[in-house]
Amino acid sequence: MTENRFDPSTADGRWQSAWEQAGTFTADSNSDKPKSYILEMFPYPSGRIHMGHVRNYTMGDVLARYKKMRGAEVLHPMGWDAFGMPAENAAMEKKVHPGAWTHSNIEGMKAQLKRIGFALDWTREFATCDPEYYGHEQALFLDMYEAGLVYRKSSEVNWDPVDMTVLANEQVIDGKGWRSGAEVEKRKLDQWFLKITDFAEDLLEGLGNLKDWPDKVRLMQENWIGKSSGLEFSFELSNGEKLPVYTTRPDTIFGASFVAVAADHPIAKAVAEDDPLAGPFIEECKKGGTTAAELETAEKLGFRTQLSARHPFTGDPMPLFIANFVLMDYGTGAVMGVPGHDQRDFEFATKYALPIERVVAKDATDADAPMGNEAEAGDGVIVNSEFLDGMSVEDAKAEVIKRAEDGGWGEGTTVWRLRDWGISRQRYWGTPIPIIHSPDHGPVPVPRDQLPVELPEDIDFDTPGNPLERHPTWKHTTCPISGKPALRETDTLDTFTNSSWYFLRFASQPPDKPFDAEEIAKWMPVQHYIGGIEHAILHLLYARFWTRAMAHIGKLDVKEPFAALFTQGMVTHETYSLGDGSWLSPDEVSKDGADWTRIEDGAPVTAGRVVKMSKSKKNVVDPDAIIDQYGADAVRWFMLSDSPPERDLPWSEAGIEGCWRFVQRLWRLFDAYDPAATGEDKALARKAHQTIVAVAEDIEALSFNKAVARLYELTGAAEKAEPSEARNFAIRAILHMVSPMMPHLAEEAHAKMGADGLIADAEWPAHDPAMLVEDEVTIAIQHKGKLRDTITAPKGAPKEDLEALALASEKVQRSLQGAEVRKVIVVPDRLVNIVT
RNA sequence: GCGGGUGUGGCGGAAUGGUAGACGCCGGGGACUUAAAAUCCCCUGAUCCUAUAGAUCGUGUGGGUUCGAGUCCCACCACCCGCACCA
Repeated sequence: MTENRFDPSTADGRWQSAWEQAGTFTADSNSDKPKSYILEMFPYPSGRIHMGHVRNYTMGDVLARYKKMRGAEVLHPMGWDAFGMPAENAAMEKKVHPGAWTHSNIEGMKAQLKRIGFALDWTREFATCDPEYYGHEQALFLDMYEAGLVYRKSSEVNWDPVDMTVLANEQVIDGKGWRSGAEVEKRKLDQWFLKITDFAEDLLEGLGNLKDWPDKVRLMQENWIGKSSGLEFSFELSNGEKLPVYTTRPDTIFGASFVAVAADHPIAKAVAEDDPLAGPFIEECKKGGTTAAELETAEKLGFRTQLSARHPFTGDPMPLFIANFVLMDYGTGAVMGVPGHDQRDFEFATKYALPIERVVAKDATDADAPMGNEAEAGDGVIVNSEFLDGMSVEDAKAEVIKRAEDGGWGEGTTVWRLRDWGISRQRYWGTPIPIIHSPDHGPVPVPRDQLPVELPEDIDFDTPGNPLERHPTWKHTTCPISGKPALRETDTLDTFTNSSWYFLRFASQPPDKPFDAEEIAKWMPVQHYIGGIEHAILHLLYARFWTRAMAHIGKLDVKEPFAALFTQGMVTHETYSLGDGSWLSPDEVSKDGADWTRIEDGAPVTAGRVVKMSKSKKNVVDPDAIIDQYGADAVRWFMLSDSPPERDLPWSEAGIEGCWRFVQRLWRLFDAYDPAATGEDKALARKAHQTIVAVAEDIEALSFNKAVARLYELTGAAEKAEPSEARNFAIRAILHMVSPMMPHLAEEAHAKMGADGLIADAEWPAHDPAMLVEDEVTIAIQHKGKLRDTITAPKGAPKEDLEALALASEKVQRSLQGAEVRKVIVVPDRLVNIVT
């Protein structure tokens, strides 16, 4: 029996070599075939491929192989998002150079990917840390610089006062530096920004054309861009100055009871010069991190200044506060506080005992209804507001804007939540920003013929801070204009810039420029882009912006980079812990009956929640170990089975065992293929034809779990059937349909059946439309809304016949018990519902 | 805090407003075998029951619309993702 088993340990490598030698998956830009660009988000080379990668790339691989079977010229490339903080952390901890660490990780991970048999075009591989790649990126940066899309301004960073270094948000834990434990401060630095806000309207409108993106992602981007219309006007302050504020709720202006400015607002600074108590409050606001989540969950604090603002309609004075929840980056950095109808203002007013007045009510008669324990932000009728009384919220907004514009003290404006993209990072392992700071000419672009500006190799991480800043010679250069000594920019680019155009470089990689627009046009947009939901906003928005920016400056004839987007779920695993709360890895434990124990000493183990695989919880399974045991195809099949691809997939030992059994079941079925078999099997033939259509639909919808279920069903039916021509047809159909999912098994069986060539080059099986139609259907019969019986009827039977058949049913009569039939609802080919 | 999502047997899940639980896993029983592995067959939501039949309940919770709701509407609960320097 041993020779009748599929042995992946020899077969996998053999077919992987065969594909490589034949160049099966090398994409030809000049092919006449219709093009299909399938792309999965490229990985960060963290060290090892994990199951999340395997799932992501298996989905893309099935699509790529399927499209090829459907006659497309497929581009399915792979590369490395190779810049980033982990390499610097490794450098600090293990004393390895970030580049050496990264390249060694790439080598290992590439070998891992190759073992899984992905249909990738490795001839186009690159890493973003290759000077060739980041040199082209520097050229694109300068293009944008020259087009006025880059500028410099002061912006806040997290500053660790002990390590004297800038911290990423993830390095700030509970407001403290992750290494030093020191309380983090906000500090302002001059940084480079890209004008993504110039494209805000276009990025928003473009979402409407992205029909094949998940609704949720479009909605998230829409909210992130955050277009809002409102009123910008100035309060007259008691010291005679004007204070511009922006509000989206001008209709509630009569409910305003205070005015507040951000801690870094010029007025706050001015107040601090006169009021000795204001300074410490502003300093207090600088403590803690810079993230939105931290700012918004922090307790709302304010400082009451001696100034007041004059209400534009009533003339009443309102106190002016400096408040920690007002953001300098949004609107004008100052707000009017309407506690009755804004939750943040409500909490603030409650804390500082400010009036909370109702100016919106359900109904005009509810004008005096008391306010509850929270703000009422909903729709209603305006009350207690003089000339606005009785108006709807919408009409009142328009009326206030009109009066402000007529009176010349304010105007209706559009404000965006989206902020310009800060791209400066005070780090070594990134793309050097190709700018020279000249003493005479300020920032000057590095001349094109001096690109790439390469990172120096001889650096160290022995002291905190940016090694580029500390390097003895690297930053010293000359001004391209005056020739006088000048300093290089020592900040590097945000790694999101690297991933904002890598898909263009995959499609076209001339040596002398970033990409060739004509060649790009052959492949772009990406037909299917697959990756994690965690990239729903930032990466995808930046890539959409970058593509537009390239088109804007005439480098590209593409606007939207990704025609269809798919966001896959995570791979999860049960967790195991000892009594002391320490985590154990899956291979340290075993199950005895219902109980888990540690293999080493039999200590009792608690099996806990199923969560995302992570090193910290030790619930990781290494793809290499699984492939050693079961081969690539069983792992690929597991990745596609059961869970819908957009949801989480729980890894289990039992599950992979089941996949392994199915691999062997298929092998035996293929072995039972008998070219000499004759005879009919109408039912099996029909099922095979139906499955061919359904599986194709499922793959195109990325519903791999459904395709898998249908293949199980057809396999079961073919196994049970007697040899016949129909059975042979079904077996060949199954072989071809599983070939994108289990390519090694399929090639091996294909060859064993004596077929020529590679199944990777084969076509998707054809179906006969006449074989798809059933001639009998099962009809459900309901009474009192419950199923009482089912009957079989010819497809398309008239309603009267179905009604008669239903009423004739013995079970139905028993349920009716002679009750009067008041109504019969008949849905043809579906059901009969009897109402009594 | 704000924005987005998810919730169906022991588990993963299926189901154009029309037979809830397809398909897989786990579990139980049986066949084959000296035995084991492998393989094959049958059963498998809960409760009741006069038990090859039948009844009731059941898709996170509470309401509603409908002849009919997992699916549509309203309110709530739990968990997950993102929040601009993680990638």
